[in-house]
Formats: sequence, structure tokens, C-alpha cells
Amino acid sequence: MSRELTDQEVQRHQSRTWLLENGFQPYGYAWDVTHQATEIPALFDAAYPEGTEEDPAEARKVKVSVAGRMMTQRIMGKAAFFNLHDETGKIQVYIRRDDLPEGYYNEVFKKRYDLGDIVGVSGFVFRTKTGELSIHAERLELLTKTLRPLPIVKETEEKSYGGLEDKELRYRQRYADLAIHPEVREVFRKRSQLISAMRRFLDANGCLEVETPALQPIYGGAAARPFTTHHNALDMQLFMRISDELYLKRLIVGGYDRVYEIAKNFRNEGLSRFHNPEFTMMEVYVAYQDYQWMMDFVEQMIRYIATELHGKPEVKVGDHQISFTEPFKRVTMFEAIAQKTGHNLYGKTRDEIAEVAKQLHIEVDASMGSGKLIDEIFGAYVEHTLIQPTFITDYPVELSPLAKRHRNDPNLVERFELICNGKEICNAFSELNDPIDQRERFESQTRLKSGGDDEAMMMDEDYLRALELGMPPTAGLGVGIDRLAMIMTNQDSIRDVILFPLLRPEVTH
RNA sequence: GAUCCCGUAGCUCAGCCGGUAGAGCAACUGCCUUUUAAGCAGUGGGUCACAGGUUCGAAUCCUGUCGGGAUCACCA
Repeated sequence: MSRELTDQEVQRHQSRTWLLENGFQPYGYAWDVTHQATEIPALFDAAYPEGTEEDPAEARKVKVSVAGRMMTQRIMGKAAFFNLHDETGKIQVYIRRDDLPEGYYNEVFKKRYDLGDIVGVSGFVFRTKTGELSIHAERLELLTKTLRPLPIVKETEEKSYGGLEDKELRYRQRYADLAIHPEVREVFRKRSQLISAMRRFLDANGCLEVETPALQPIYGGAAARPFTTHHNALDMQLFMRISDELYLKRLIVGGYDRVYEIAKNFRNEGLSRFHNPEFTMMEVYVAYQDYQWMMDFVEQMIRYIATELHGKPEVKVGDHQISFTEPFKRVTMFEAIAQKTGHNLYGKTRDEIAEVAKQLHIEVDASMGSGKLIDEIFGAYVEHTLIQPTFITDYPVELSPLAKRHRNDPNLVERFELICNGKEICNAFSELNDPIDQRERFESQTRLKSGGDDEAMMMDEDYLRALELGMPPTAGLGVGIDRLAMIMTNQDSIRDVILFPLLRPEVTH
């Protein structure tokens, strides 16, 4: 594939060739980085206590060596300034013709360096006339020649200019987005910190991190359509996991009392600002506990994570200040619906509930059971109104084929979801460990499947065999990491918390 | 999958009641040894997403395609 180069690219290619032909390495091997940009002010302040900064005898004593991209430059004849951006921030560099080897400033720096190039600088730290802390370069080396122009961001105190606004380019060329937008790098740094905080919390609570198959012969653990693939050597159909739930519970049967996995799940469904076909889910299973215990556990975990990320158990999301401080509200699904719609559906028959749904302008068709209807009403009238973290508890049994029946009502299960900023971020239940009940639930799922519900679960005989060996009472929890990351980083699209979101293939004309 | 909006220079955008493309930054050539959106003088750069149609003439109007965004539906 060949492509017409733009004039700026042609010039950069020519510079690369010139450098090679004149004994300069356009792609260096290493640079001894002693400091990062944001460390330099403190270093300088420590070296020059009040009043000693102006003393000429004291000058040139703070030596640093840094590396990064040259992002803006101001050339003034025989001297120049540029801003060097590294992972942590930026620092201004001052270079003078007479400090560099003969000819380097005019022939190499001025003619062959371009914005975006990665350079190494070493020298001493000083303060310019206008007060900006800068590095007076004693050595300057080109470490990586860029062959394409990088969008340059210029900024004043109040405003920044340029940058990449095109969402498509930012997602497709995330490297460019990250390279020029420190705030985007910060979002993904926060995501990483979120996951490591979660891991610390789980580890500290005696949970064992495990790995289970992503390629599964039988998929299960959620209601979703899978991706299908094929193993050649075994000539076998495999599914990309939609959940790791059934494997983790096998490990509980095996005698590990607390296990968790941070897993990529794959669901063959539509894309939206809340859905990416592959997404990250943390699931944890704790033996000898129930969903009430799990509510306390997840509440502590979320509070811990928020505090680790923001220094306090609060976060601003859009126009809302969300607090994880107080005990989270706990409301049953029926109470929540009654509060928002005025209809108490508890104990009502399927047809009575369908009548209410119609009054509430929800499309009802004959295949919808009472559980489905209740879920629809909840989705339409309640979920988006729950901004502060709220536990919704006690779901209809037909929505939850892997959850244990409620101890006080066999039509319900002991399940909760944590809703925050109008979206579900956790789902948990007391795990069903009666193999006979589980078999019946699978069978009713199988009937749904043959009735055309392609999201219904498959019968999993091996999982039933495991339950027949005895699984202790267990509480299980799933946390949507991407959704949680959206809240913790104040992003309103899942694509802004996934480094490389799925897009249609790029077409080149 | 449905509806609406968007696609113009490397980047950000203007032009869109039809007359053959513009600005700022970036680039190039000069001048300038403490600038900071550096400045001053000059120069180049576009199959206006793609393909058709209407028209004497289309970036502009119409149709289709591709890509993206938003909303809706299913799901976390």
C-alpha cells in the first residue's frame, strides 16, 4: 500500500535521511533520565532556599537530565526555547548556539528537529527573566525522529488551542490522543489505580486471585449472546466467555473459600456509550456468607477505592456530587417501584402486573413473564433516578437462574444490584447451591432457549455435578469495572475508559 | 437494527440562500542569544469522506455508500 506523503511528511523523511548521512542517529538507543518534569520545581526550591537564587556563585548547581517530546518552540536567532513534555508534565528548555557543538544548533536543531520529536536534554535548572523554571541545556540529543506531524496543543492560562477533537481519530489513534492530552493519560492512570486498589482490598480480605478459561465449551453465568470460535486441533466449537461465574463457583466446591478474578468478558451485542463487546468484570465468591454480608463488603470496597483515588469517599460525576460515605441506601425492588410509580406489585399476578405496565406505557407482549415485566418497569421508572449509590434487593426468581431463593419468599431470590449515577455497577446474590433446584432452573432456561430466546442459558451438566459434590453457602458479586471507572473518572462514554474501543475497520480510499 | 447530526489543509474551524476554497496554529525562506499562543517580513499546501444525479456551473442542492457521534431498543 502506498500513500502520497504530505509536504510536512516529505520534509521529515528528508530530515531522517540527512541525519543518517551526516552521522547523527535519528533513533537513539538510550538516554539517562535522572528526573521527570514535575519533580524539578521541588528540586530547585530545595537547592535554593529563600534569597540564594540570585547569587552567581550558586548558579548551575542543579543538574538534571530529562527526555520527552518537543511540543512547542520559540526560536530567536542564536537561542531558543521549547517545551519538553514527559509522562508527568512539561518543563521549558533553553538552548543557546554557543553551548552546543559547532554547527549543531544551526544545521541540526534548527533545520532537522520537528515538533513532536523525542529528545533528551541535560543541563542545569534556572529561572528565566519572566520567572519560568527552565533547563539550560548543556547537551541536546534527538532520540526519535517523528515522520508524521503530531497535533500540537498550545495553551495560555485560561485556554488551550489545537489538540485532537475528532472522537473517531482519538479512538482509532489512541497513541496520538494520549501523546498530546495529559488529561486522557490521567483517566487511564486512574483506571489502573482503581483496579490495583480493588485488588489490594480483595487480597487484604483473604481472597485468592485465580484465572479461569476465556475459551469455554459451554458458556454461562449471564444472559447474553456469545462470540463463537473454533479450535482446529480438537475440531471443536468454543465460546468466548460471557462470564466466569460458573468456573469460580467450581473453585468454591474445590475448597477455596474466597476466590476472585478480574476478567475480560465478551458479549455479542450492540455497542453504545455503556457497552463495548469486550469489557472487564471483577467477580468474587465468598463461602459461608450471604448477600447481606456481601452488601457490606462491596460498600466497604467501593468506599476504599474512591478514597484511594480521590483522597475522600466522594466523586463529582457530571452535575452530581456522589458520596460513598454514608451507608448506602437499601431498597427492595418492589419498594423502589412503588416509590417511583405508586404501584405496589408485590404479590400481584402476572396479568395484574402486565396491566400496570400498560398503564405505565411499557410495551407488553405475551411472552413476557412477571419477572421480565417488573424488570422493564424498574428500568423505565427507577434505575435512572438513582444517582447516589443504592442497593436494590430481592429480585424475581425468573430473572436470576443462578441465585438462591429468598429465605422468606420462594418467588424472589436473594440478590442485589448496586445502582450509581443511574446505572448498575454491581450485581450479587446468595448463590444457588441446591443442585436439584439449579437443574430445574437450567431446564426452564433451556425451554426459553428452544422458544427462541437466544440469550437464555445452556444446560451445564459438569457444573451440576460440581454442585452435587456440595458447594457451601456462598455469596457472589460481579462488578463492572468499566462502569465503575466511568464514575470514578467522570467520563460519560465507556469508550473514554477503554484504551482501544471496538470500531468498524478503517477504510482507506 | 431505527432516527437525527457530522465528515473542508497535518490540527482547530469558517465558507453551505449554487459561480470553482479561506483563517489561526503547524510547515518552508529570511531577521532575531531569557521567549512562553514569542515577534516581524515573505512563501507553499486541499480529488471539500466516497460514488452517482440535477445544473452552463456543485464544498454548497438531491440520492446512495462508507466512517463517526447522539438518542432509542437488548445487555453490564
